[in-house]
Parts: sequence; structure tokens; C-alpha cells
Amino acid sequence: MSDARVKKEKAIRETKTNLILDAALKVFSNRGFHDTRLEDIAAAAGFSKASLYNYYEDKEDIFLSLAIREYIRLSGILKEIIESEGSFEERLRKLIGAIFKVFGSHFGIFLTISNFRTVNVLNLERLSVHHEKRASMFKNLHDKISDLFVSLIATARKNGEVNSSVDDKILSRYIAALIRSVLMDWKIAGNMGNTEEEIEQMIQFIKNGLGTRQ
Amino acid sequence: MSDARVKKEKAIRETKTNLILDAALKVFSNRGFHDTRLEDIAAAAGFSKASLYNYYEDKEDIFLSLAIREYIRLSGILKEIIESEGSFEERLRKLIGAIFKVFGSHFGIFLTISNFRTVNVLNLERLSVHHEKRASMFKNLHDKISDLFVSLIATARKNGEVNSSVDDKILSRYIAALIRSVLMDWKIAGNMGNTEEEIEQMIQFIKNGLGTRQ
Amino acid sequence: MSDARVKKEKAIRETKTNLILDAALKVFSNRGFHDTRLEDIAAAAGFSKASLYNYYEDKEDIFLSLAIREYIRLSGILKEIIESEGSFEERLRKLIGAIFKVFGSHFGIFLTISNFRTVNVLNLERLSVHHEKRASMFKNLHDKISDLFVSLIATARKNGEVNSSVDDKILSRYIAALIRSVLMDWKIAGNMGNTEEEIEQMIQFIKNGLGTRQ
Amino acid sequence: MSDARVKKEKAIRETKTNLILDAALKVFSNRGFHDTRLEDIAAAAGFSKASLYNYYEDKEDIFLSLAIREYIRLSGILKEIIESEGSFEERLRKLIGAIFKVFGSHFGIFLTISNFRTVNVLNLERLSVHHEKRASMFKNLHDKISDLFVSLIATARKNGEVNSSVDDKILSRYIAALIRSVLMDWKIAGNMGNTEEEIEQMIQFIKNGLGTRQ
DNA sequence: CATGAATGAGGGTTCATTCAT
DNA sequence: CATGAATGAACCCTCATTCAT
Repeated sequence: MSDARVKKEKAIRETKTNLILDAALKVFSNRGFHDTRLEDIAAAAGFSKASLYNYYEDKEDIFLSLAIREYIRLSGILKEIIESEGSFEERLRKLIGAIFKVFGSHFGIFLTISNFRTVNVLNLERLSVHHEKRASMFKNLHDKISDLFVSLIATARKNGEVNSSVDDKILSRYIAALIRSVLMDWKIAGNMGNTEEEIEQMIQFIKNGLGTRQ
Repeated sequence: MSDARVKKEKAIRETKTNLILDAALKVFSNRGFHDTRLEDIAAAAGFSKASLYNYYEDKEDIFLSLAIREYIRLSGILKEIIESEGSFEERLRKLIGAIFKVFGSHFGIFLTISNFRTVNVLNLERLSVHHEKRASMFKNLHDKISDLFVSLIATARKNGEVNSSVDDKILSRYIAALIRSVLMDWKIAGNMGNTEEEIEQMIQFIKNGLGTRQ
Repeated sequence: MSDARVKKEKAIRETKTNLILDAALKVFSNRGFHDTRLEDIAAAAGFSKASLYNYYEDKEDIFLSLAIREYIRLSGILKEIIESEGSFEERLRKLIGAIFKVFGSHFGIFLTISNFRTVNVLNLERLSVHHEKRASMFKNLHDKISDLFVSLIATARKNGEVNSSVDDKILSRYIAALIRSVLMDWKIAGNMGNTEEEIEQMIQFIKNGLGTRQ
Repeated sequence: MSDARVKKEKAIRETKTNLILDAALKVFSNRGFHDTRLEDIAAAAGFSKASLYNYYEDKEDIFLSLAIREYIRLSGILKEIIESEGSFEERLRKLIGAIFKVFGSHFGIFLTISNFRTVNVLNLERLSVHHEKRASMFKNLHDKISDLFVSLIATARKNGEVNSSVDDKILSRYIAALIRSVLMDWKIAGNMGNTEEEIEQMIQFIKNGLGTRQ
């Protein structure tokens, strides 16, 4: 086969691969890992269930691949924001806004991924055996995104914009938790709320906490 | 049957139902709702799988009953703390500490319940039909606990201890999110961390946020 | 124990035994053999499920005992009618009427017994092993009732009241089938119909068939 | 896919659905509804239990589909006979003969269907909810066959071949009952009897009843 | 590569029957 | 004898995964 042909075929394959992940995104985001049937993903992608196995090894492979793709997408966006000019607050605002907007109505995927990570810890060994590469990528990307959060805070601290006795790592976890809480709220409500308002409130809290008198 | 005998038998039955819920607590807290097999619960309780059906209607019934029991337990403790004397900070510290300690190594149940609530929103209608009473108790207790958090903050605000432009309800959600983030951390780590330290850091954050300069 | 005491206890036992069969009659007649739960019978009898085993070996034992009791009851009534004075038609009318009335709203039991006999033929060997005595009583009584029908017809034939080339045995089966068809109709309708009318029509048909011109 | 291919695949699928129904016919006809295990049907059809679910929704669906298929088959045959030339007696003879022969050794299915209809009256509401379409087809076909019987009699009456004061509908029910009684007999015996003889006797009875002197 | 079909492996649930009090 | 509780043995049904075309 000519080189061009090979390239074209690879491109097609990648397109289909992403089509499946798009479908998986929708379904996993709505139903979580366990309540998602491969049939639902296939239907959403316009494939048959069996066809999924031409592109992914199994259900976990689809899920991990999706998580990885979304993590890569997110980390790119976050990186750009964090490296951009502006005050800490400005960048934090942009960062949260990006997370909220970037996946639109499929915000639920963050909760699904979060749950998956948390609940499957016990099965992680098995996961790592069967999906060695994917599992480690997943973990690395998760760490990378955490690091981005941390670096944002670290920089802010250096600039005197942050002044907390709490470790940067932990602070970044707190921020992630706050974001997750908004997503949970939306999930339960069934739709996204007022993004701007949510951001404003979160920023307020992140900056000053309860504003307890000192 | 004598009155005493009836009472005794009721007590035994209650003991056993609680035995089952104790077992369910362990398993659900480790594995989450879906990965929990009734057989595991039965084994942990020292029963056969079929015996569970003498005490609960089905798997969801066990789960809801457990959630309700834990919520009742928790709300009692929280209520006492919130109504106790002391500064806002003191009571918040006690409150978080109580949550961390009260369930010892089975802290994971909160995450499981949280996920259940979030993921099952779509199925909630069905749930409410089959488990009308339990489902509404579950919801009511969740709301009650939320209200306790809110009332703690509201009181503090009245006393001038809280000074945030953010709504009390949302603030209380944030605090819950922070607590959950610690539990997730422990779940992933496989064990509880240093409770005192975690509390200290959370209080710091809740009080002052990042301490961003104004 | 005194003789009187023994007698009394036997009487009590027999009373309870019949209480259970009364309950079984209701439930089996409504739901058929398979859809009947021992729990339903127990509840209808005011016993607990386990207590039934103090009186009967198992579900089949209850069923067979019931069938036997009803067969005995029925055969007694039929015998009396068949041995009574009157024309064939008069006695046939009484006979059908007796079947319809004797069990009132529990007419369904005949269908249940009929089905049981028909469907369980394959299992009859097993049945005969485990319930040797009961199974053979059941069969004997069934034959006895058939014989009563046959003897009614045979007598009528002797008296010149029956003039069919068909064998008496088969004729009696036909009559039984017609009776069963009325019961099925009532079962499907959910209640007994107009007994008098049904009898009139059946007699008409039994006497003259379709009245085809010769 | 080409049109031809689609057609072929549909044909294969239909063949297999019928294969399953053939297997179901054997088992249901022998064991009745409740004593039939899906595994038995699957084995008889050369499938695994799970495979049945590729073709039918559940056990009741298989049963209803089978009943419908047999009813359609039967009603076609009956219609042809009823519309054929000949005296009432000739057509009745053909009709009964057709019923006896058409299903060969699986005559038991009529009893099973009959029982199902009778016993499941109480559950019919549930059935109609889960199998709306099938359940109503089942009922309609049953009615259609009844109507065929009725129309046979009605025509005969018009031609002066029937002269009974009993309603046509009831007469047709009686005839059905007689046929069923023969099937029951065969079921208990374990095999078909002498078809010709049975028919002769039934016709005799249907025509003249017991031939009671008027 | 696409897919309809096949299936093993299980999971939840039911129920007749047994046991312990 | 009465019964609440315990349970083995099924059974129906689901679903990820595999196979054949």
C-alpha cells in the first residue's frame, strides 16, 4: 500500500475511534460506568455493539481511552490558561470557566471518572495488568492535571497572591472538590446552572473562605 | 405470646437487621453499589444470601436502609454538635472530626451514597415507586443534614463570625465537598490519613480560603 | 393418656387438618397448583407456613389430600343422587346441579385438579414413589367417580333412556368435559354464571346433541 | 447491504424463530407452562439459554408467540374446512380430524394454552402491560377460532341441520370441550389414540347426544 | 471492517423445605 | 404444636465478550 493510502486509513480509523469516544462520553456522563451498556454506546455512535471491539479491547478500555482523551484535552486547555498573563484570580476564573464550558452538557463525565478512580482502587491491580499502558497513562494524566493546579497556586504564592498555611497540593485538591460539587449539583438538577454565578461564588470562597473574622 | 417475649424477639430481629446493615456498610463502602454482591453482604453478616430477604426486600432496600441508618446516626451527632456551646470554629472542628471518626474505617460509605444519589437521579422515579417510603426518608434525611450545615453557618453569620457574600446554602455545600475530597483521598490511599491534620487544613481553608490579598 | 383425651386430640388435629384444606381449596382453586404459594395457604388458614408441615409432608401432599377430600365429598353426593329415584334426566339434572353448587365459589378446584392430573402424568412416577398412598387414593377416587357417571348412564341405557352407539365410559367422559367447560367459562369470567340456565342447556345438549336431523 | 441479502437474513431469522417455537411446542406441550424450563427449550432448539433472548423478550413472550403461531395455523385450516362444500356433518368430521392430526404428537399444547388462559386470568392485566401486542393478538385469535366454530353451527342451523334450543356460541363451546376431553385422555395415556374412532364417537354424541327418547 | 447472532458467567430473586426455639 | 428464621436449589434474565459470515 502506498504511504498516502496508509495515512488515509489511519485517519479514518482515528475518526471512528473518536466517534466512539464521543458516544461513550455522552453515555458514561449520563449513566456512570456501571449503568452504561456497550449497546448504548454503540447505538449512540451508530455502530453495532460488536464493532466496538474492532477499536477497543473491552469496556474498560473504552472508558480509559475516553478518560485519557478528555484529560489530554483538558490539560492542554488548562496549561494554556495557567501559562497565560494575568493575576491569579483572573487565571483561576478562566480555569474554572474553561472546565465548565469545555464539555458543555457532558460535564457528568468528570464525576464518572472521579467515581471510577475512587471505587476501582481495589481493582486497580487487575486493571493495570489488563490495561497496563492505558492505566498508567490515565494515572499520569491525572497527576499532570493536579500538577497544573498546584503550579498555578505555587506561582500565585510566589507572587504573594496566596497566603495560606495549607500545602499547595492540598489547596489544589480543595479547589477540584469545589468544582466537583457544582457538577454534582448540576447532575442532580439535570442541567447546567448559571455558570457565571457559580464561578463568582466559588472564587469568593476560594479567596476568602467564609471570611471569618481574624 | 407474652409481651416480654414479643419484645425480646423484636429486639433480636433488630439486632440482626443491624448486623446485616453492618455487613452492608463494610461491603458497600469498599466496593460501591454495583460491585457489591448480595452474597458478599450475606457472607460478611454470617448469613446465606437468601436469608437477607427475610429482612429486606431487595438490594436497593438494603442500601437505602443502610443510608437511612447512617444518615440518622450522623444527623443526631451533628445536631448535638451544632447545638453545643462554643465558637463557630470550635463547632465546625468538632463537626468535621465527628464525621471523620464516627464511621472509622468505613468512611467510603459516604462516597458510595453520594455516587448513588448522583448517578441514580435518572432512576429515581422507579426507585420511588418500588421503595416509596425508604426513598423519601432518604431524601428527607439528606435535606435535614444539609439544613444542619446551613443552620451552623447561619448562626455564625448572625454572630459576625461569617462574612461572605456567598449564600449559606452554597457555603455548606462547599464544606461538604471539602470533606468528601478528603474521604476520596483516603479511599484511594486505602486508609484513613491523619485526621487532626486534615481537619486543621480544612478549617484553615474554610476560614480564609487561599488568603488571597484583598 | 386417657382414651378420651386421645380422641379429643385426634379430633382437634382433624379440625386443623381440615382448616388447612379449606384454605388450600380457596387458593388452589383461584391460582392453580403452581401459582399457589404455601404462604398463601398458610395465611388463609391462619397458620404460619412452617406449621403446615406439622400436618402435611409437602405441597403435593396438601394438594392430593385436598383432592381426595373433595373427591370423597363429591362421590358421596353423586352416589346418593345416582341411587335416588327418578328418571335419568331428573337425576342428571340433580347431579350437575350438585357439582355446581356443592363447592360454591370454589368451583375452580375441579379445573386445578384436572390440570394437575393431566400435566403431571410425566411426574406421576415420582409422585407415586413419594406419596404412594395418597396418589393411589387419588386415582381410585377419580375412577370411582367416573364409575358413578358410567353407572348412571348404564342404568339409563337399561331403562331405554339412552340410545347411543357410543360406549358408556366415553359418554361419561363427554359429560364431564361439558361440565368442565362451564367451569372454565366461569373461571375466566371471574364468577359463577346462571346455574339453572347452564344446566338446562347442558341437559338439552346431552340429551339431543345438536338435534341434527336424522 | 443488498436487498437480496437483507431478505435472506430475514428468512434465516424467521427460520430460527420458528425453530425455537418448534422446540417450545414440544416442551410446553409435554410439561405445561410452569414446568417448562427455558433451558429445556434452548436445548431442544440447539441453542443456549441466553440465545433465546435474541429472538424473544422472555418466557411469556415465547409462549404467547407460540400460541399465536399455532392459533394462526389452526384458524387457517379451520377456515378452509368451514368454507368448504359438504354437509355439516362432513365438515365437522373434517374439522375435528384436522385438529387431531395437524399437530401430531404435540396435541398437548392445546391443553397447555387452555390452562394458561384459564389460570392466568388474574395476571392478565400484568401480561397485557408487558406484552400488549402479543396478548391482544392471542385474545383476538382465540376469539376468531371461536367465531369459526360458531359460524359452522350457524350455517348448519340455517340449513336445517341443527335444531337445538341452545345458543350457537354455547354449542360451539361444548364441541371444543369434547375435543379437549379427548386430548386430555391422550395426554394421560401418553399417546394419541385411535383418531378415527374418537371422531366417530364424538360426531355421534354431538349429533344426537345420548339419544334420549323424547 | 461490520455485524447479527451465540454464549459463559454470573446476579438477583423466589420458594419449598428444614431447623431451632 | 407453632413459628420466625435460615437456606439450598433453582430459575429467569442480563451483559460483556466472542464468533462466523
